[in-house]
Amino acid sequence: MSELIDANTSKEALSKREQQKENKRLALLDAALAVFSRVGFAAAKMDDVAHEAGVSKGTVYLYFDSKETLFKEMVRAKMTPMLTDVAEVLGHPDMSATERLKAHLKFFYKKVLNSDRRQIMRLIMAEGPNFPDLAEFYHANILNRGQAMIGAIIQQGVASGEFRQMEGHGLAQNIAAGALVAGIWKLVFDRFQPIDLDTYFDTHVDLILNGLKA
Amino acid sequence: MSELIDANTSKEALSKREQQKENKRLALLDAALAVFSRVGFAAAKMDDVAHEAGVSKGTVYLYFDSKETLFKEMVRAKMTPMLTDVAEVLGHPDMSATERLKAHLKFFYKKVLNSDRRQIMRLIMAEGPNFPDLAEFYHANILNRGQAMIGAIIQQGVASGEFRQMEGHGLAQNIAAGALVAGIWKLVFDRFQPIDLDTYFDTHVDLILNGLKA
Amino acid sequence: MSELIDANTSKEALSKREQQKENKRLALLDAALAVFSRVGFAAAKMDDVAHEAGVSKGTVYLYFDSKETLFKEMVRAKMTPMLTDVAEVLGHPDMSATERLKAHLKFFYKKVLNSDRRQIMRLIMAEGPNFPDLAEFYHANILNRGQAMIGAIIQQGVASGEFRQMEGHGLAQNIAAGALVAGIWKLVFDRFQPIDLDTYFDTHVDLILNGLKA
Amino acid sequence: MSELIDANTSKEALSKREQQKENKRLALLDAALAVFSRVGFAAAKMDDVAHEAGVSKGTVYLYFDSKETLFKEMVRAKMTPMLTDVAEVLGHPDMSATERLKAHLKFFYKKVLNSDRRQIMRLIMAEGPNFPDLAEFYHANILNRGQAMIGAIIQQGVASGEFRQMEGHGLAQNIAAGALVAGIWKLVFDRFQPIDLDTYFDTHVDLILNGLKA
DNA sequence: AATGAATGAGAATTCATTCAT
DNA sequence: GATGAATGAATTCTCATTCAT
Repeated sequence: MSELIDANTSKEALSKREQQKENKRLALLDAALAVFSRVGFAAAKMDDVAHEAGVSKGTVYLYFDSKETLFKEMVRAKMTPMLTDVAEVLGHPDMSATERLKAHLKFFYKKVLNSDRRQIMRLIMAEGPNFPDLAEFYHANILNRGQAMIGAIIQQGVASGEFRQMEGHGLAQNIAAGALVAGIWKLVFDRFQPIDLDTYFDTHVDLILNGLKA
Repeated sequence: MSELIDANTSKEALSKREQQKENKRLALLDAALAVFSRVGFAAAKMDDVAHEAGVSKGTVYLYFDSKETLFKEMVRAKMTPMLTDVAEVLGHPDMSATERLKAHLKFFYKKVLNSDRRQIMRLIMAEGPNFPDLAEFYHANILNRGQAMIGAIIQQGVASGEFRQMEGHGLAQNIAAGALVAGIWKLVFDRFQPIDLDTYFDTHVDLILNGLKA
Repeated sequence: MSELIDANTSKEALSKREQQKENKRLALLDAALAVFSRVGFAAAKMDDVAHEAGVSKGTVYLYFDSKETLFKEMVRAKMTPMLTDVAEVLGHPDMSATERLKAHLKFFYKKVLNSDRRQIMRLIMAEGPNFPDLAEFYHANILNRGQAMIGAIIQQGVASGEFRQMEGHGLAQNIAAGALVAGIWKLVFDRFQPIDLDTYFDTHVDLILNGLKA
Repeated sequence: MSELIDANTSKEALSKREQQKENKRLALLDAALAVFSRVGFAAAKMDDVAHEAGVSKGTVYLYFDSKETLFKEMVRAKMTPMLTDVAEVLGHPDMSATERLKAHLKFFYKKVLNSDRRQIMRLIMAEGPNFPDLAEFYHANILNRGQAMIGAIIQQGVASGEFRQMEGHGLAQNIAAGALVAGIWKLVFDRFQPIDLDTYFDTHVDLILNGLKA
């Protein structure tokens, strides 16, 4: 009985202990993102994650079973907000296909490319072959949905006469490709040749929309 | 053709022993590409490289000072053919800009995406932050030249009236982006959703050329 | 019976709180016996002892200073009843030496071999070299007394003409050896070749008494 | 061809390298016996084994996959000579059963109790529950054979009228028990109460043979 | 030149012990 | 008193690198 009450109570307000635990867990995930992004999975040291999170080595293992678990949970945790973001964009059926596509891409540039999340993107590409289930998860939840969304917009555009009919194998990937490349560029080559995401975005949209135009 | 000539020349120029050394060096570089591609730099074992090349662990150190040296030299060595490839394409001033762009991209798909070299591309993205000089080298020698080439074609196209004038920040990247994404996709997501490079290429070219069209 | 009396007495003597403490202490000792028996001293985890006793890790340290202390106190605590048992048997001077020896061995089979206490015996053998003071305690209090007892019975038997005079170096050990081996066998080899303690005991007594017979 | 020659040659005389490797392997097994005997499996440090063998930490892993492997291989290796010893004793069908039994026990005292091998015996008892396959191996190869041997001698003795007929459940164990106890005693309690194996042996044999006598 | 045995620094992981709540 | 989160020393195991053969 009291357990139920406790449970209810805790849903509204976790005990201080639980709060702190959850906060520390989040801090560890942040630290993990930072460290793994910096050096990749294999070269990352659990000790560094611990220091980055301000705890001791052993503490990391109170929250995550192993380095691999930490990595996977971090990636998943950091991906999840993307999913809700994606859902958020899905609305706006009153816009034209052109506007919707532009809005989508804008959203991606803002939410993903301009934040820590682009690191996740790069990690997936870098470590994907070593962590197939993460790659699969990313594909199923992010890429697939992205493709579906773009596909739907194209269909709307074709129906409304905004876009021409295109065969389509790899169309969604080609539409989004510029954004991906921007993200990678920022992380790898920006120091040698910086790009400005805003004007880069304009070019991207201009090129693609023109390419799709009927 | 030129390869044969080079080979013959070197056979005469190099003593048998020197030839064997050079062959073993090349075998080690191939082995290194295979192993580093498979698991990344940090997780790769020198022992695996040795085995893959059919020599013993100690032998690797007769040819390369350290794991890092091996990695860097391998990446540079495997990049170099791209440079000569690139140079080869530069000719053909008799083609239209449209044809040239198509030819360029085709060439990239064939030579890079459809070969081991796409691994190099991925390695640069994965390990770039840990090996800034490699990233810089790649940028200076591959990306920069690619951008220049594309830029030149665009100019030609604009001059000839084939292409419209576009502002251009990130234009080259956006034009090439589809190819990059194809390469990464093949390496990371192909098992979940295979893409056919030939039709993907058609979509890519179709979209881009239409996007550029005046 | 005497246990109940003791218990009642102590219930009056000790406050409720003190009782609870004492009960928890006993529960911890039981848990410690179980865990240490299962995996030995070094491999045992304080956490497992805590769980086995139904308390948290920290609580164990409220009762015992360290893992080593817990181990030693547990062994001593679990040995003590053997001492009182031994004392109990010492009586019965009206029996023949033959009967007394048989009774003694019977008692040992019942009280030690057929209970958790055989684990103590094995722990002493396994950990003795690492805990010399425990080994010494065991030797002084159990083995020495056992030898004395057996020696006394032999003397009685020789005096009464039941037993022959034997030189005696290691006689007591040889008389008791079968029982020790039975205990170890039960713990280590029983799953490969089970022994039945009752008939084993008969063989043991038969062989020894015949061996001693005048 | 040369391989065959090499193989033949090496059977007679291993290459120096191979010799040294084999020697080091044996040294490591000796070191392992020493260390594991001293502190048991769980408390033993690979580092100590390495030092005891005069090599570095990493070297141990060139010869044995893990601590567990080292332990098991050591126990098996150290057991094997017992097997051949046992086989050696089996002969002598011209002796009386009494003489044979005495010879057997003598042999066991000399070969096992009076050497490092008694440590193996204790390790099996101490670690058996944690390493069931070792316990099984010991049971199948040492204990079982010992029982069979003793059983055969008893039969011979009964047939010849030297021994009485005994029911026999646990007879072999009871006959050998004194020797086992002697071994354990030497390792655990000798410092508190030393025993002299020679006179202890006499008592053992005297008691048992008298116990078996018709 | 080639080998592969040996080294030892380094990293993941465990767990006895402490201590704030 | 009790809890269980946190610590960090200690240990197993790995692997780049060296070096005797």
